[in-house]
Amino acid sequence: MARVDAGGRGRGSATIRAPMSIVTRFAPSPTGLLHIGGVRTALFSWLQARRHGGKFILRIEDTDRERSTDAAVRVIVDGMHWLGLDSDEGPYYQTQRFDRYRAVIREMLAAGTAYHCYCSKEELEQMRAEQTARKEKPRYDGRCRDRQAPVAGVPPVVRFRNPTDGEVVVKDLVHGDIVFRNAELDDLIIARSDGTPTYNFCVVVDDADMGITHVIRGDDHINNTPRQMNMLTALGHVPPAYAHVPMILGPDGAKLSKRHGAVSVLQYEEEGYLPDALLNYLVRLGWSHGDQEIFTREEMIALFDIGDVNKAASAFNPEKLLWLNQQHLMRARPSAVARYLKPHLARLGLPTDNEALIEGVIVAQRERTKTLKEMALASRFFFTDAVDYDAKAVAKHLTADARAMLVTLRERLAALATWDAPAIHAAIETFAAELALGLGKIAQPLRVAVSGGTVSPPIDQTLALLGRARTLARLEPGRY
RNA sequence: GCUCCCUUCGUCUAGAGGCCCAGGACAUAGCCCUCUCAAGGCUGUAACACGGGUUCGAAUCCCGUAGGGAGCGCCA
Repeated sequence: MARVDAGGRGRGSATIRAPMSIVTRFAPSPTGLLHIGGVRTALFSWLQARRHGGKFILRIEDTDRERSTDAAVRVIVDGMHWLGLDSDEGPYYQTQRFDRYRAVIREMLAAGTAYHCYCSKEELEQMRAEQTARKEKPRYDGRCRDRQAPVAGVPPVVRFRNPTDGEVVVKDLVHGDIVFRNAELDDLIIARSDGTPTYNFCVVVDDADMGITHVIRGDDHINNTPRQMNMLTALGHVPPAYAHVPMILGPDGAKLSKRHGAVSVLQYEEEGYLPDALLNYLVRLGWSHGDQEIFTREEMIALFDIGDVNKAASAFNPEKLLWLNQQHLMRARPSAVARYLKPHLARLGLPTDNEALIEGVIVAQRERTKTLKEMALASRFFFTDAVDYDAKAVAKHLTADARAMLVTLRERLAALATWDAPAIHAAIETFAAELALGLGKIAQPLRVAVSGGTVSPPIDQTLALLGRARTLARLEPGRY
């Protein structure tokens, strides 16, 4: 396991920053909706910054104007906000920095670290085809490297002049040293023939300008890293520290896709997950702290270190997420949960103004529901008198005998001196003893009459929360 | 094809040579608790990819093999 210390220092050429302080960034491209894979990368970057009192920057990499969408940008911004992954700077948009990229390209052209290439796409395609036929790695052969004169009428692309000898060592915080021979690297295009800069180049300029000290990204970028480091070096910068984190697989072990996992992160809000639970689940994918499974946000910040992240990809396990969500539901302060439950109540058309009732419901329901959506659904009868009576439950539990029994029980409840769970419990127990019935014979009919179904929190707690007036109203004969 | 990365229970992981005939968690099976559903408790099934080394001793170090993955774009 790599234990390299954070030595990278970005010497921003546009802005000057405190050299020893950590700066990380999350740089998604808005070509698809932000999903949990991206969120975990964001989380790791955010944690690394927060842990070390550094800065976290959000940067939208939208240089692919064809495929970038506003909807995707919105999901990134809204998703990060929902999750509480606040950034200290940004969001920056690469499309707003084109002038800067062009300026750097001009510098490189002048310095000779970049050059014009007039090869046509067809020509390049043919070159690659020949190389593939020879079982070689397809790569640009550098035929325009030393070209002196432009080709009339052909708008050139700009290529980076990659060193041909020696090697590049990526001191990766999670993988350890990774060595690449420069001979394996070809001259990549940094500006298209229409003048727009390409991804690998923009990243380099931005990371340098923004003073990024730790680049934390998916390990699908490992192969881009040596060239980015070469460009950074060519521009006179010291490359930052890199940490390539493994990807997240679907539950079936295959690449994350729609249907499982690769849905918008906002989908998890809709399904009733707590931000902290999702973050807790995600942080444990590739990272651990002994046997601890449950982490508060504060604990994650205090304990996380990018150097402790695993190298192997991990599969997304929805069941464990569900379990963790409930664990957080049970541990969080009810007032904190209330904030997130309200939207779900509202979606069901239920009132959200009774804070005391909402918090009571949370306490009563949290150990029997795994999501907020489920909790809201199971708690409808607390908020509305329009109770849905389950026909099967009514038929089974509200028999003639039971109905008669409830009439008497209603009187007992009406006569109670105090209306709280212990008093209600005592009354029901006494009543059951008198009738020589098991508690279940009383509780189930009562539960169906009051909630409409066979499942609810303990009956005494349920009635206490519902209140005397509503309880008695629901026990009115003919009501159910 | 070439380059690079990865490999402990079904899944997430602990494990930095003896504490490991491998621990925890989810899931799963059984039991307990019990007014429903849960939550909780206890118990069980279940893994070091394979082969060689090194060593008194290897899940841990080295070398191979196999299997997965990524990249090789005027995509990011």
